[in-house]
This record gives sequence, structure tokens and C-alpha cells, in this order.
Amino acid sequence: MSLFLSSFTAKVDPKGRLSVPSTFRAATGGDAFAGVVLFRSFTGKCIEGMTMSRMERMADATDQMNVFDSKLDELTAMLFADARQLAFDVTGRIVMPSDLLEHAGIKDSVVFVGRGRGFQIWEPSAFQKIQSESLAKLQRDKPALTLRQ
Amino acid sequence: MSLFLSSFTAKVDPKGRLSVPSTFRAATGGDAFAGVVLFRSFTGKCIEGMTMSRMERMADATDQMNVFDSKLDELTAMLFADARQLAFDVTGRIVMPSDLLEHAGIKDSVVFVGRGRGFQIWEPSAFQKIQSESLAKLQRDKPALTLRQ
DNA sequence: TGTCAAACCATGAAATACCACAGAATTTTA
DNA sequence: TAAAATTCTGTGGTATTTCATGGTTTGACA
Repeated sequence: MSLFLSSFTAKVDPKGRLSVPSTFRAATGGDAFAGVVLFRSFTGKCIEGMTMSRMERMADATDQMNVFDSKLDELTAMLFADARQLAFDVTGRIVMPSDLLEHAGIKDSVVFVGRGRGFQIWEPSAFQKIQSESLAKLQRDKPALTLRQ
Repeated sequence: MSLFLSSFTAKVDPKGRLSVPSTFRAATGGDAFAGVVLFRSFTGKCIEGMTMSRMERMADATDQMNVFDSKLDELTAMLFADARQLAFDVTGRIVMPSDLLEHAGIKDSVVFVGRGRGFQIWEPSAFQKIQSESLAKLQRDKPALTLRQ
């Protein structure tokens, strides 16, 4: 299965190294690139993560678009320009670039948050805050989740 | 993993030499030609870059289309005429032709910008400007990024 | 023979590969 | 079922390599 599920806390050492949860590593198992792709989230104060193969699918999608269609192209251009490919070391760690850490306000610990086809990395207290807010919002709005086949 | 991701700054020495980021060189690894193809961008004040094999694929694509679309024919004619193939030296550098540097307004430093299947080369401050404009635009328009499987 | 461009060589800094260990979890065995 | 052992996961530190960039030499052409 290539799904990112559940949440895990991890420490960031002085060098910015960060061990990716083993289940997340397993989710990238089918990938040719042994690692993950990270970029600063546009929507929140966190870091978005996905597999390289998913990134490649995005590249193919933008390839097929018209050369002069600048709408979605602009978004993906920013995304590619900002994305970082980070390989696992032998023990399953990645080295977090300092600008990513800054963007998410991360100091010495993080939360890996499963999001299905991708995942996010949060500063723990920031995640707790946003999580409780989301819960309250869901209980208020009760949106419909439809599973199409 | 032949994707051009992230952004890197590099210096241009007095001879016009410019070292291509190692990850970008790796992205050209599967290619028969050890180097890159550059041409002046039609859309912005920058230099477009790609692998030789992608250039060949573009030639194939236009072969099939130019019978019906004279506009695209003109575009590609100009593109191929303007394109330069630049080989890496032993340390991974290329020598930038002066007319390309002029077109992008480059003096002594550049930014390599990943764009998925290709990349761009910008004058640093020009890139910062366009990038912040894009971000503002995205945050205003909030386009939906839907990744269909 | 002079000028220009391309190949060659050297070096400091930074990234990454390597190694060792502790705790947790799972499996095996009595 | 309980205890022991082994594997796996996460963490810390050290050493080696790679990378970017500077300068130098060689060769080609006028």
C-alpha cells in the first residue's frame, strides 16, 4: 500500500536530520527514488511531502498542457522551483533544509501527518492547534464525504 | 528520476563559466549527450533549459503537428534556430554564450530554477520579483490543484 | 607570434556516507 | 504463559567524499 496514514512525532537533531517514520518509508517503497519530495505549503504553516513518482505524474500533466496556458502552469512552476528531493540515508533519515524548517517554525521536533497520497510535516504545537480547529469546524459544518467508484 | 527540482544560485566567473547544480546534472544522467540545451525564453526575461532527449521529443511532436498548425511551426523553427547545446566540462560547468547572458540581464550570478521536465536560468533579483508576483497572484486567485489518479 | 578558447589542476567548505549504540517491539523457546 | 533473544527503529557522533569555484596551462587559429 502506498498510503500515508496516522501521525508520528520525531526529533530534529542539531544537523537538521530527521528520521522518517518507517511506515511512511514503506509507503515510498514502490518508488524508484528512495526518498521523498518536500516543499513549503501554500495554504498553511507546514511542509508538504510526497513521493517522486507523484511529482513525475504532475510533471507529465503540465507537459500536456498548452505552452501558453499560464494558469495552472504558474502554480506547478512555483511548486517545482520550491520542491526539494531528499534521499533517505541508511537509517531512514533525511536532512531538512533550514528554509523549510523556518517556514514551518520548527525547532527540535516535528509531527509527520498522513494525508493519504501525501503527507505533511508540522511543528507539534501548531499542528495541535490547527487540528482542534479543524475538528470544531467539521462538527459545525458536517460536510458530506462521497466515495465515488 | 529525471526531474528538475528546487532552485540553486551559482556564480558566473569572468570567463562566463557557470557550474550546473549537481542534481540538475543528475537529471540529465540518462541522456546520451552530457550537457544541456539552452535557448532564450519567449515568455520571460530568462533562459530556458532542457535535456537533448527532450529537445528531440519536441521535434517529434512538432513533426506531427506542423502540418495543421503553422503557428506552432513558426515557434519551433525559431526555437531550434536559437537553441545551443552546451557540454559539461570535467567539473560540471558550461560556458554561457554572451547573447544568452544579455537576454536574461545576467552579470555575475544566476539562479537555476527547476521546472519539472525542464529548467530556467534567471538573474537573481529578476527571479525574486517574478516569484513573489506569482505567489501573490496564487494567493489571490486560489486555483484548485487537483491531482487526478 | 599573439590572442582566445578550452582543457587541466588545486583547494576549502559543505554535504553525505559510514559507524556505533540504545530502546522498543516482536518472535522464539522453555 | 513467561522469559529470553533477536530484529528493527530511532538517535548520536565521526570521517570521507563531493561540489563549487578559483587559477593555470595547453592547444588552435589568425
